[in-house]
Amino acid sequence: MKHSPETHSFFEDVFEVVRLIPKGRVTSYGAIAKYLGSKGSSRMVGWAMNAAHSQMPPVPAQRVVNRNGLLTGKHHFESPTAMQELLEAEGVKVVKEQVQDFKKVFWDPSEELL
DNA sequence: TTCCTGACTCCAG
DNA sequence: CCTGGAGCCAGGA
Repeated sequence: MKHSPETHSFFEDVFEVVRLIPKGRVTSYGAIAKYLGSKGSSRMVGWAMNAAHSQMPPVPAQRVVNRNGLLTGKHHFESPTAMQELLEAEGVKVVKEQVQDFKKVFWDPSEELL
């Protein structure tokens, strides 16, 4: 980032929204991107998650999955099972990288966060 | 500087 | 049902 001060805000906003996800709930990259006004930038949300691990306070990146409730980002955690274990510890059931009852635990910032 | 990649999603065929 | 292409944009080579 050479001349984009707004980029910093985008990443910061992503972290902030992710930290607002209630325990036991999950959301999607696209939902966050949409809430932040960059509808087509769902990939950037995932990109931001790459830096999430070093953020303070910690960012619960395990609560962000893709639009199908699939744990596509699990390989970016310390271990391949870390993401699933973290979610299950919060009450979210996961079977084979797929969040169960995804529709019920889904948390949309555009609707819930006003 | 250009080119390529990626924790995504939508739409067409 | 499955596959491919386009849009998106920050960073590294």
